[in-house]
Amino acid sequence: MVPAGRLGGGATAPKRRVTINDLADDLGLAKGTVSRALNGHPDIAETTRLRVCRRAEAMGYRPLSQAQGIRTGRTRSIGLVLRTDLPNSQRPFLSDFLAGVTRRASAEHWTLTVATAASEEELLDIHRRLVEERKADGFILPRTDVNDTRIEALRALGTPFVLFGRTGDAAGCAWFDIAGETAMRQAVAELHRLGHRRIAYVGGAARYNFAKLREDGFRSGLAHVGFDDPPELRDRRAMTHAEGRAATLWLLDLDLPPTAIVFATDLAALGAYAAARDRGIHIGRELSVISYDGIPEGAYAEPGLTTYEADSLHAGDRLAALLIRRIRGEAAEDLRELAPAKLVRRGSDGPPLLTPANLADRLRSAA
Amino acid sequence: MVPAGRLGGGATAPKRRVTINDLADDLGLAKGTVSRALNGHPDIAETTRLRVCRRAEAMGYRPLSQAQGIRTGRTRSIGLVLRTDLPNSQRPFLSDFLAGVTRRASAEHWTLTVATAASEEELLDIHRRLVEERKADGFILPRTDVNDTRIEALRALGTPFVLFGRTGDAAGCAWFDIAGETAMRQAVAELHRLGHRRIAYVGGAARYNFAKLREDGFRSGLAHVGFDDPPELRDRRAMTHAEGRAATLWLLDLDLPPTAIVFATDLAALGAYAAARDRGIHIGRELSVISYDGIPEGAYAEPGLTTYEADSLHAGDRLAALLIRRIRGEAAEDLRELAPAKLVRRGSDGPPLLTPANLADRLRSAA
DNA sequence: TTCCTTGCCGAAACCGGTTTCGGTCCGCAT
DNA sequence: ATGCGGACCGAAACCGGTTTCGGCAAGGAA
Repeated sequence: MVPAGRLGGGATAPKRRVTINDLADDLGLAKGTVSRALNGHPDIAETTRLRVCRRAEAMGYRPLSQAQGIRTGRTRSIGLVLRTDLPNSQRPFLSDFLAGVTRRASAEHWTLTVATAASEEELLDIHRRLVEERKADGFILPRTDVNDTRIEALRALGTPFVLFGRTGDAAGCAWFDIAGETAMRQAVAELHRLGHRRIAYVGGAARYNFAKLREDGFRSGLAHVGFDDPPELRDRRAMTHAEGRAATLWLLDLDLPPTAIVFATDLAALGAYAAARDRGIHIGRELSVISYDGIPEGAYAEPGLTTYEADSLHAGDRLAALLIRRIRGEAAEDLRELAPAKLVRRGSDGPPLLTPANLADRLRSAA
Repeated sequence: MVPAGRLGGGATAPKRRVTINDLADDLGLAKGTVSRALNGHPDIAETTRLRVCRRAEAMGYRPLSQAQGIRTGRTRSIGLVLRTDLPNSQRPFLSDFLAGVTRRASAEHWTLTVATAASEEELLDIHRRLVEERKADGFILPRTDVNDTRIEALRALGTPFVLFGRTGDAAGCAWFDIAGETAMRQAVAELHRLGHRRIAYVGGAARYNFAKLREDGFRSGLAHVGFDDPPELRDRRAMTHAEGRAATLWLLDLDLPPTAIVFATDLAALGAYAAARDRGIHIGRELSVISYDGIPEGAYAEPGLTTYEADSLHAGDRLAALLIRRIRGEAAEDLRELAPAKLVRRGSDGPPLLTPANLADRLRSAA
């Protein structure tokens, strides 16, 4: 007559997981049979397969991935190794990216193991260790280099992976990427439409493949509107705020400075704001800026940064999905996706207030 | 006569892991004995224990955590569940924080499993699931609320955890925290020393425990220098750039505006820069600002943001260390650490250029 | 009818560890 | 000499799954 439940005072029994043995007993089948039924082996009658699956669902049975792993070698976990020694590149995206990966993983009953490495050698070691310890069945490789050592290393280990970003030779690789080259090409077209006739480019570090693609996009944009392509207007590189500031100052100090700059990354583009303050000109008027990434800080700047936004949440989601399919055995060639970046127009671009020559005068007189 | 190695053309054998059986065979011992020796059971002679350990080291034996886990229930992995629905709070710290956690975990042969949740209910579900699937032996709980539902839920599950931040009732909890209250108190003292006599405070969201602590610190700082504590100067709250801007405008529009504002978070403090632009005054001169967090964007602002920097890398490291010890059975009461924040002096604080009354005049004439 | 497949499932081995249970061997007290 | 308890280790069970192997019954061909 005493009501059941937590009123008993004692610790409620930690209600053990239901195991495959429980399920087999309940069904009156051998546990091997249950296992094969759940995994869809062909030597199980369709009727009993259904019966098993339904009962498993009803009893809330969930196989213990580690118990499966000891036999199969796979534990339904995807690996992600971050570099911590490089300029804090991925920082702004990381949170959204993780959300995308884990959401997709979770939906498929997978989990995410993350690790970090502080150097190139450590990087490969960490990957090796995770597969040896079976903490990762495969990897998402963020920030692909033009030629990436991780690819060969993982191939040697026989470990599946999917690239975030393409690479120099992506033969046999699965990848997801966002079309930065298209964004850069469009940025040039847009600035040309606004009336700019001297447009500079500040790229990313040459080791990264995205930097190469975006630069290609920029140059193709120039060619498309019939501009020539003077090296001094496209040789700058910057990955940080400070480098972006320096690159902008360098460009402004040219005899004939550009009236617009396309940046490969937002972080560098924000440095242009500091440079503009240094020289007493205004972003969006004397100097137009368009960049790429879509980091939140771009919205706080004054004026807001016009940029091509990459959807990191979506990227994480797709990468996780592709990797899981890759691990399940699909061909790498069938696992490639390219998504567009989205233009977020804020205030950093506009018609040129001055010609390049007038801008040069203005900058010299202010000095 | 054919040289061995990769010249053979065939795939080099994936050199199997060395298992406990290999080790036992090699030593001429039973595998149970080897297991007990490695785990330091008392019924193994010290001499053979040493012999086993040395040989294990030499052969590069590493127990497969999942194989251990199936019997012991633990897999040497620490869990971290991030919220993705709240204002992008932890974003800036995340990268460093993860680096700290994984570095420590890695050193102890542990790994990190991360997941995300988009709501309160999902949050608890995800924790439960990770425990049931044995993907996490315990959790680091970031961003503790004043009263945090995760605590009771994990206690009910019997799962160890360690808080990042203290909480309303931390009895029986292990935690690591950074002394935000001390930082806020020092900020007031510093502004007082500079000559400010009317100092406002913009706090964080009331649900978070850090917000309560920092506000306490601010008020204790006021009391210490003998100021009274008018509610209109400390009732603002802001967690985002936009909210910080609005809060600052509200304060500047008072009949007697403050000449200095202490912010609980950098993100909100950066909003003050926008507000200052709106009103035509300068941060660091007409309005001083000191805040807390140490996000990198603070350095790019003009003038640079003076802030108390929290060392996220260190925090992650300590939290991982504490959690591992907790899981190994140490008492929660012995696992508590408090670290100081470090003042990073940049340009946003200085002697007041105007009195509050003069500032009010100035703001009104500009309007 | 007989033989041979084929479909379907049970039994048992297996994966790599941990833990329980006994069984020697030894020293020591009786 | 006998009995006894403790130190130390081997053998086997166990954890929760997967996979191999073999057996039984039904169905088709001879």
